[in-house]
Amino acid sequence: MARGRHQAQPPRPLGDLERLVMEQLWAAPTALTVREVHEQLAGTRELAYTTVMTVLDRLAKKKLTERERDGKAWRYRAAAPREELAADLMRDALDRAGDRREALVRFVGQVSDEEAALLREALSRLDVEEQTG
Amino acid sequence: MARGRHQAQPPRPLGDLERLVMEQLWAAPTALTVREVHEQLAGTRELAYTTVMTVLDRLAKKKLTERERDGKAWRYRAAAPREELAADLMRDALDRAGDRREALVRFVGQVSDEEAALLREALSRLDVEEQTG
DNA sequence: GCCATCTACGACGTTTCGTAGTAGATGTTA
DNA sequence: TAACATCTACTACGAAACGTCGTAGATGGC
Repeated sequence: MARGRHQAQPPRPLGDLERLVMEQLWAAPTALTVREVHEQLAGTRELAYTTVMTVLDRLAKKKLTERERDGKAWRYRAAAPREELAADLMRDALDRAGDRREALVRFVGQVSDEEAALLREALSRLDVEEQTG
Repeated sequence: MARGRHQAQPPRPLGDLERLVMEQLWAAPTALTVREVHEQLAGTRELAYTTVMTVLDRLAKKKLTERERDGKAWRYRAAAPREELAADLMRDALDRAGDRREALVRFVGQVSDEEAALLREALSRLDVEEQTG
C-alpha cells in the first residue's frame, strides 16, 4: 500500500494553471527551471515569469513537485508520475464510496471496452506478481 | 456512457459540511426537509438551521441534490447514489491520467485483495451483460 | 564590482465553503 | 381573520485556494 491517507480529505483538484504546469513537468524528460516552464507556457498565453514561479513554489509545498539546485536556479520535477496521481485519486474516490462493490460495478460499467480490457490485464498481471513475487 | 464531461474541470471535492449533509441524504430512505437534516446534524454539533439550508441550497445548485415541494417546505434528496458519485470521480481521475494502462496498473496495485476480487467480479458481470443484453 | 538573473515574500481579486442573520412569505389555528 | 410558528430567499462575512504579479534583495559570471 503506497499511502496512509485513506479517509482523509481528498486533495483539492489542481487549478487550471497548476495543471498546465504539472503537464509540462510530466512531459519533460528532465527537471525544468522556472524559466523553461515559463517559456513553454508563454508561447500560448501571456504570463509573468513570477506567476510561474509562484505556482511551482505552491506545487512544491503541496509535495507535487520536488526541486533541486542548479547553479542559482531551482530545477523542478513532478514528485510522482501523472498515472500515479490518477491512481491515487481513483483510490480516494473508491474510499469515499459507501458500498465498494456497488461503486466498482458502476465504475466498470462506465469505462470503455478498451479500458475494461486494460483493467483485466492489470488484474491478471497482479495474479502473476502474487504468485512469483 | 453516462456523462459527457470528460476532460472538463473535475468537480471540486465536497466540503466537510457538504459531505456530512450528503451522507444524511444518502442514508435516508426518503427525501428530507431542511429541518430533518438539521436535527440529525444538530445532535452532534452546534449548527444553525439556516446554515443547513444554505448548504442544501448550494448542493442543489451543484446538481448534487434535487428538491420537491412538501407543503411550504422543500424536501431534498441526493441526485445520485453515493456509489455513482464515487464511480464518476474514479472515471474523472482516469480521464486525467496520461497513460490509462499505466494508471490502471497502478490503481489495481493499490487496491486490497478484496477490492481486486470485487473488480474481477464486476468485470465478469460486464461480460454476461454484453452477451445477454 | 557590475549586470543579468533568480529567488523570496507579499499582495490583491475571485471563488468556494462554513457559518449565520434578517426579512418576508406561508400555512396553521384559536 | 388575526396571531403565531415555520419556512424560504437573500445577503453577508471570514478563511482558504488560486491566478496573477511586483518589488526587493541574493547570487553568480565576467
